[in-house]
Amino acid sequence: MAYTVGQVAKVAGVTVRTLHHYDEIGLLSPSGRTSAGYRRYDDADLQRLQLVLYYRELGFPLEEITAIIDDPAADPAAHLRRQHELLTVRLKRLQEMVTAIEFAMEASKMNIQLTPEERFEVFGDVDPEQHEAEAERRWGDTDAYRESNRRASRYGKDDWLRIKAENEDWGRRIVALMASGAPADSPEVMDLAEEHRQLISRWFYECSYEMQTGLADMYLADERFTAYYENIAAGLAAYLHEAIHANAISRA
Amino acid sequence: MAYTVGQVAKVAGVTVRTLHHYDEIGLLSPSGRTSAGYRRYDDADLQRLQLVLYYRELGFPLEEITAIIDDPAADPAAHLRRQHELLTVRLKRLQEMVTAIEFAMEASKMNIQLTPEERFEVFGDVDPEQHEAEAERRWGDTDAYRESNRRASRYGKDDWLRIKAENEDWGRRIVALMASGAPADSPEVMDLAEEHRQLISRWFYECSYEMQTGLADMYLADERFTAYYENIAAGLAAYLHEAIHANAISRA
DNA sequence: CTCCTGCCTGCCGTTACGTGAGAGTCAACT
DNA sequence: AGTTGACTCTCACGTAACGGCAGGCAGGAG
Repeated sequence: MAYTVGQVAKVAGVTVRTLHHYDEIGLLSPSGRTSAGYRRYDDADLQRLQLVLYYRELGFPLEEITAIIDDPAADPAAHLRRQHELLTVRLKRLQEMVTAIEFAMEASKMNIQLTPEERFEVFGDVDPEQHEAEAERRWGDTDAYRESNRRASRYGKDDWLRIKAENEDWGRRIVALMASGAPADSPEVMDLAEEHRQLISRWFYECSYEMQTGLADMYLADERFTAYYENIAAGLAAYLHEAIHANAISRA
Repeated sequence: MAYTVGQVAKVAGVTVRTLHHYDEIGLLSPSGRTSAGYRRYDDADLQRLQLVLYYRELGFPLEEITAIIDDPAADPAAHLRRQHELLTVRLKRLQEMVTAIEFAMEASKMNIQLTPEERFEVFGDVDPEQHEAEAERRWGDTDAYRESNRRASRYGKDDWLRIKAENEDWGRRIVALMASGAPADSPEVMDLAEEHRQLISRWFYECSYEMQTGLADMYLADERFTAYYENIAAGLAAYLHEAIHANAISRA
């Protein structure tokens, strides 16, 4: 069977230009042309294209793909291993960034000031030599920084009042429950943990159970977040932490 | 305080060329120049650069960063939320790819033939209309495909003999244990599960406990892998599955 | 005065294509 | 047969975010 560029493009989910490009660089030249100069692809070409797209999706540069496919002595398994490593690294990096961004969102929600160090935390590869005490102070909290942070919360006034009200209402109820001696894994407290999650989801960002337990851990691990809750009521940070975990487990 | 390009580049971990570029496109122009035309950056410039690098690391294009930073009405929280979504999507995609590549590695290790559909599995966004039954058959297993698959395992002959020997030895021992009635979570069997993991790590790819339990699940979920083990001994797939999980838990 | 290092501006190169421009081709419909 | 509309061809420049080099000043040390 023979196919035109357009047909190949459609079935493979790429553009015609992409096929032209692959022809130009010799990565995938059609096996023939019509008398009018139209490219004709056959099944073997499609096979090769499939391979090309496979490696491309895995993040190999086209030049390398050419080498991999054309060199019969090349070791595909070794490439897979290498690519696996690369992917794993990228995955880890992305995970860190997601965590960092969640941290930033939560902090801005609570109006907690991030240190410049933390704002740089998202960069995994901070050269320690470049970040000596002297250099760090340069990134300190100037007016410009504080202002940009103040802007970080930009709901309408009414929104903020509602958020505050809902939040305080929630706070009163959980403090009351804690004072009454209700265990953190009792249904009522777990309901409030669930409400905590939904409050975040509604006003700030979609918060899964996994993310919420991450936040709960952070409430204990980071003293500034601990202080925020301890300030409301002594022991609340740990209490909420336990309730969130219990709730997440029971809903799983 | 004023800094030269070189100093800024050093402390911020970027190249001088990058700063030139940011100046060119108006993303970050130094607040002044010396009489000789040298760029002079002050603390406010550094603040801005920090912000730029922050957003850059989060994957924003430079043009968008310019807009975000320069527009005082822009909502940083909204940007963070949006970026969080983007990151989450990319993360999920990467995770799928890692899984797919592990699947491919495991398959090539066992000399199991992947269907062309599975090889395309790594592409998350297959348009169903593009992949009708007719189109799918086009990607069928031709000679070229099978040959490329045969090449997928390229150890030296001696290596393969050793791998095979080790593998068969391991197989004999676990079959013997199973036949003796040893429970899958007994120490000896778990030791063999551990050996299974180290065998993979030594010959194929670094295999964590998490990955190994993933493989174990696959041994039950995918009938071709199940068949591979059931072929060795009836019940071995489930037995190994349990042993791997037990071992992973006990080592955690 | 010379040397070395740092800085300047231009400008071409890179990756994997996107996006036309201008012209020829194919199949169908009138 | 003519025309239309969809498809194809080959240039060839544009994109993002810089890398890297050339050729030429600037500034401080010896």
